[in-house]
Amino acid sequence: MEDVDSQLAQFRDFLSGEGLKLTRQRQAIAAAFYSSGAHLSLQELLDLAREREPSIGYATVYRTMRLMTDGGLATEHQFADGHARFEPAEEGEHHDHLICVTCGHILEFEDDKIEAIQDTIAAAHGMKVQSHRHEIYAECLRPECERRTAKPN
Amino acid sequence: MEDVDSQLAQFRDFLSGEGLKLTRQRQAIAAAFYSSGAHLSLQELLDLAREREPSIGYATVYRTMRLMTDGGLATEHQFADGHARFEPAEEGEHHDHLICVTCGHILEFEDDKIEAIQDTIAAAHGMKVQSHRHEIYAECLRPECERRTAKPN
DNA sequence: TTCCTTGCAAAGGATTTGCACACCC
DNA sequence: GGGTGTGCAAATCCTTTGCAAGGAA
Repeated sequence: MEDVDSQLAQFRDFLSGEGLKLTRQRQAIAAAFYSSGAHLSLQELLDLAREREPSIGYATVYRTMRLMTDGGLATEHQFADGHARFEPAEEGEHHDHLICVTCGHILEFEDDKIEAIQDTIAAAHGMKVQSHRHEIYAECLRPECERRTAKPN
Repeated sequence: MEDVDSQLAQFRDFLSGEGLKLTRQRQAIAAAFYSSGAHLSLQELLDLAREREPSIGYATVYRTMRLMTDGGLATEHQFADGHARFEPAEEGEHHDHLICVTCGHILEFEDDKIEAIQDTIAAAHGMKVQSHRHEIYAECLRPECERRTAKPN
């Protein structure tokens, strides 16, 4: 886990390495993306980025996140809520997600045994694992969770 | 695994039990659904159903599959291709999916060890598993697969 | 006859893209 | 200055719904 500043520096290096420009919009979006530890949707990123650059449009967030995803700086996930969510990609790191069905909070987990079993299952069918998606939807039993339940809708 | 006729009979029983009508359209859709062993999308179900009842509309397939899903006769999945796919639901049965990235063919798998580990992971976070989604995307190494690759697009 | 069903077409909701203008480098 | 980047609006893509006409029971 790196600090936000070095992540932003990485983003700038990525842009200049690709001959792309560092605009106010891209800075605002990247700052929002790296500052929040959460798995944000495009709309949430837009809302956060607008706190710094009010005129930013949805399409710019969309294109910036695509840029980062293609460039390997971000990873995109489609959870059960049906829209894309992004998280910073970390070199050589892999994890899956544990999602609270009550408050929507997303935790990460990693389990070597599961990974190994997946390889075995695929091999049994003459296949080689390329990627996978594994999400556990669970109910949080702790009281803190219930409090977070208070949603607008 | 039951034969198609008894599955269709189950569907008819379900309809009459709910006070719903058995229309030509519903018969055609259910027949298409149960006859194909695959995980079909709404469009694919529509195409198949139209072979029997050419005038069927997309909305009817949508509503029929919703009916079956709500009634517990079908299960809906959202795989990486982004649209809903359906499979017959079997009593008390659970499985996950192994998907070939080359031809898109979907196999089913089930692993008690993985299920158990999931419970452990959730418990470690004070959570109780409610459901999960686990898809393995793999490359088929057998030549038969490549042949199936010849897609229209 | 009664109400459930259907097909069409339009509404949603999220994601993508075209285009003229704005702005980094 | 030149070519990239942006914002808006419109186009997609799939899903969902409203409504008048059709059809099972």
